[in-house]
Amino acid sequence: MTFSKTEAFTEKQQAFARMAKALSHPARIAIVEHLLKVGTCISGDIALELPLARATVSQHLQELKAAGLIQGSIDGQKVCYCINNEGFNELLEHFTAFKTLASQSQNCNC
Amino acid sequence: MTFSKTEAFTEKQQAFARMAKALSHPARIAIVEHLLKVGTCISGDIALELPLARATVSQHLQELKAAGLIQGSIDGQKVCYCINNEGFNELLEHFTAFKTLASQSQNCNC
DNA sequence: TAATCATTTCGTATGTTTACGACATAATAC
DNA sequence: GTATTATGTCGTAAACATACGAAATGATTA
Repeated sequence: MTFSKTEAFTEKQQAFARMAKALSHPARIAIVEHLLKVGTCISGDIALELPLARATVSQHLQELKAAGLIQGSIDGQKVCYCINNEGFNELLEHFTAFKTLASQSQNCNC
Repeated sequence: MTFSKTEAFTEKQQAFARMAKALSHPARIAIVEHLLKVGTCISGDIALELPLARATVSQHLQELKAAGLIQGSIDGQKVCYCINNEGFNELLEHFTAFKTLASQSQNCNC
């Protein structure tokens, strides 16, 4: 988070920001979309889908995993990734809260 | 986006990533929440709400504005900020798309 | 006109992200 | 056992993010 005063904000705001950060790169958006579409788990085939080196894709996968959005389990010498429903739903909840606030908010009077 | 191969992804993925990036810091989440709650526009009072220097808050406001999530209009010597509905709705649409994909996706078989 | 106030921009120190090739590790295959 | 394959980790260069005080800008007030 780069020298940020994270501790000064609520735990909820921090959690939301962490998940948003995980989605702040198009490659990671692409990975999540791919996993959502394919449904069944996929390993390093993800790297073939993306115009990035394997090492870079691995890095992105670790970030998504650290944020709790995906999970990986070992299957022989391959690793099988899929959406982590718990974390993914938490993300959607943050947005639902945003949506609710938005629906209640008055119009801008600038 | 830090030396990233953004151009290799779809425009939609890039747009989503840009907005997620704008929300990737708790201070910016706090600002958006505040604007959603207060509804009526607020200027540098935002700085009073946050444990950050005015210059830093201004920086965060510029980022949210650049991402199209908020807008500011000059009111005398103050600046009145509020949610940019067009951009904000675009953000919500990205998430609705995610939600739709998630509801159609098969279970993980890892 | 000068003083004051609200806000932004500038300069900058420090830490983080992104990307890649090269190496390490661990499982299967021969 | 040795080779092959799939992933992950390490080291690192270049770019970006965060924070702040100080200076700049622009509007109101005295």
